Amino acid sequence: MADSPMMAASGRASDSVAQRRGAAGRKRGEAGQRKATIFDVAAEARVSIKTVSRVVNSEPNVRERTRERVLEAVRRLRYQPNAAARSLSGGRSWVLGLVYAKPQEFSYMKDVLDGALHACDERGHTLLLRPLAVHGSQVSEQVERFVAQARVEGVMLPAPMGDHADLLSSLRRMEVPFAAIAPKVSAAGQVNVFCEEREASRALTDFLVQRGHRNIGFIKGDPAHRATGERFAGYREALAKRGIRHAEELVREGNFDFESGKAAGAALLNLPRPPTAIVASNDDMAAGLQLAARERGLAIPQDLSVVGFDDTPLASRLWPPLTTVRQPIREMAKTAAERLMDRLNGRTVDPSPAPFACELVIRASTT
Amino acid sequence: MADSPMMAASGRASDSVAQRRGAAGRKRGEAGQRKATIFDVAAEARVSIKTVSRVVNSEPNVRERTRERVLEAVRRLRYQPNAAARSLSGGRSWVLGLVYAKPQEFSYMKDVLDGALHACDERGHTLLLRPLAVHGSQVSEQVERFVAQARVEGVMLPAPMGDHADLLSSLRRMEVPFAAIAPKVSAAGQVNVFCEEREASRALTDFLVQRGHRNIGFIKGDPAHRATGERFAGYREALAKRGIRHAEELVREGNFDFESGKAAGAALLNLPRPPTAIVASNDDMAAGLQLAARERGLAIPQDLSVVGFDDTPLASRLWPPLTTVRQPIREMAKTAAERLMDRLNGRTVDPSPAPFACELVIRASTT
DNA sequence: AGGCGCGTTGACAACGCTATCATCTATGCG
DNA sequence: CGCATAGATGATAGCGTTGTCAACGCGCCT
Repeated sequence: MADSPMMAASGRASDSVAQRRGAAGRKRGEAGQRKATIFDVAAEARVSIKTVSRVVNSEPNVRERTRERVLEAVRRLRYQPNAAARSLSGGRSWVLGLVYAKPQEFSYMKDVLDGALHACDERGHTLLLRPLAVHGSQVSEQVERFVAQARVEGVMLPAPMGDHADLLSSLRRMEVPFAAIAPKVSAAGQVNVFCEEREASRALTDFLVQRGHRNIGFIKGDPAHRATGERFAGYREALAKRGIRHAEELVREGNFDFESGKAAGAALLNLPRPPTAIVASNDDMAAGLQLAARERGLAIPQDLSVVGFDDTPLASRLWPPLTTVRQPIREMAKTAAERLMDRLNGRTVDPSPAPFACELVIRASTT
Repeated sequence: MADSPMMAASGRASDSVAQRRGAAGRKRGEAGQRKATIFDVAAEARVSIKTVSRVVNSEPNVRERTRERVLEAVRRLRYQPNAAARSLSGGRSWVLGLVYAKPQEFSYMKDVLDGALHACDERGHTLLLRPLAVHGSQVSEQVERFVAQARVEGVMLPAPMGDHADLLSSLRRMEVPFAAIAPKVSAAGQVNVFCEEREASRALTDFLVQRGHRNIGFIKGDPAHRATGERFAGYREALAKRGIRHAEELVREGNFDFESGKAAGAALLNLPRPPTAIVASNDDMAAGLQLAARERGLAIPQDLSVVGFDDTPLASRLWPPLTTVRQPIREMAKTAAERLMDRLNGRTVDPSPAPFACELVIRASTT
């Protein structure tokens, strides 16, 4: 009996396989309980490794009975495909890179990371982070090493990386697709996601006008960010639509950080006819502005209304808590990552989804 | 001439190699400019692939002349070893995992990430992130999948992950070494890094006492964190040393978030004999406390001194800016990662470095 | 009947590297 | 001078997958 030829249809080819390696071929169970490989699963399910591969990768043309047998073996052996082998063989790494500027506003990055990671998880990709010293001269070199070493297939570019010329040209040279979040100019053929910052800014400014303000100051952000231009444009549009004269002296430069907001705020409040409301291009500058106002003994919002952008955790912890605008950063990042993966997988979807809507968050810093 | 036997010492073995693949063996330069492999480098340098491997991995026993020749070829071809192949062959993935709790304080994570990433970069390791829904029941399952799939060799555990029983037992079962940052109980045989939170808390409290405060409140943090116990202990020690009676009613529970700080603060300030100074166990709760004080018309620091912990960005943006304690999180994470990699590389160093010192940051929220 | 096509399955060769072991060379020494 | 010795180098076998192509079985059309 034991020596009889193999008994049924399914017992055909598995033997040579099982011999070569797998449970029998190696010193298994000796000490470390080696991880199961595709050979082990194949032996267990009495099929060839190729069939296991098919099942594991949900490829077509596997009989239902066979598929179940394999899945059962996978479960029993707790088989997890080896990513290295898979990527070496398949020529794909399933790795996305997320490149961000070194000194980075982290409540923004947190959301980007959340969204991107989530998307990657869902689709079996891996996300690798790479902080970059943006002002160094070796940005290209760094990116190229990053991409080459980790075999990065596509790169996520949160603002303001989507406009870094050197970076973009490196990526193009290496033929690595990328997805930019809110770049100033959308790269042709690449994924670009936006949200309606201009509209939000217009709404925010309009809100102020409705509350009776006519003399409204504005603090600009870092010109490297698309947000800076859009937010300012929205402000001007809102004033124009209401027929309010736009006064140059009511607009100050900032760079998105606390100190710059404080300085710009001080300048604005020193004006002979100071504004009764000021739009800061982000929350951090709005916080600086609050400080400048306080130093002048101004009460917020009674003497001065203050608004920011981004709805960072800071906004709700400040006193008074800030009226601001919330962007769906996480969703934008998730969508960007998804489109990027679609591209990578050869799907030819429209790379540019419809812009996302922002949300006005009214709090106590405005009358 | 062309057919003559190879001419010099160095032209010996490279031929069979060059034939098998590399520049000649494949359709190179056709379109996509395939990435250089070890074979290409070997052919270019006229050595075997093994020698290239030796040079690239800084192994001993390579003649200086040869080494230089290889390095030159590497440079010329912009060769980057393929991580997948390397890990498949060598049996090592060079991947560290960083597991963090899903709803996470991000200024902390930012620093941890910074430090860990930096350390990994320096030593050629790769860092993979894994946010975890801590309260879900499938923590083990998630971690196990994470570790198995990415072949994670070691795991970084920022607080409070270092005390998550299920997580730790999973890691132990899989025999994956880990490094915990500020766990409550240090795992035997693993890397554990700490900073002198108790001493810092003592110093902070003592600072208050020196300024004349005798009636000092305390708001505790989330009991899952080591910080909570240490900071409270430091507070009590400082009071005890000064011979100040410890009053139970001056201590309130919090959980590290803004709202809990506000609630605890309100409770404290409603006391018949309210404290003149309050230690909040982190900055976010201190912000909540500030709000509670303000709602009662108390001026800070005149009527109430407020201190926090962590020196988050929030601390310097609040009004008044917060006196707080800065921990060298980045350095702790870097050190933890380094020790972990040392372990992984078989070096037998003491896994527990000396605790790090904290720094008192005096600002305007204290008299 | 013969041939065609399609669904299933398997054998085997990559993929690019590291590890093992053999080979070769120069050197020192009895 | 021969021979052990150690250093330098190479040939080759994996590592665990996926991709290619061939083989097989079976119904269907001429």
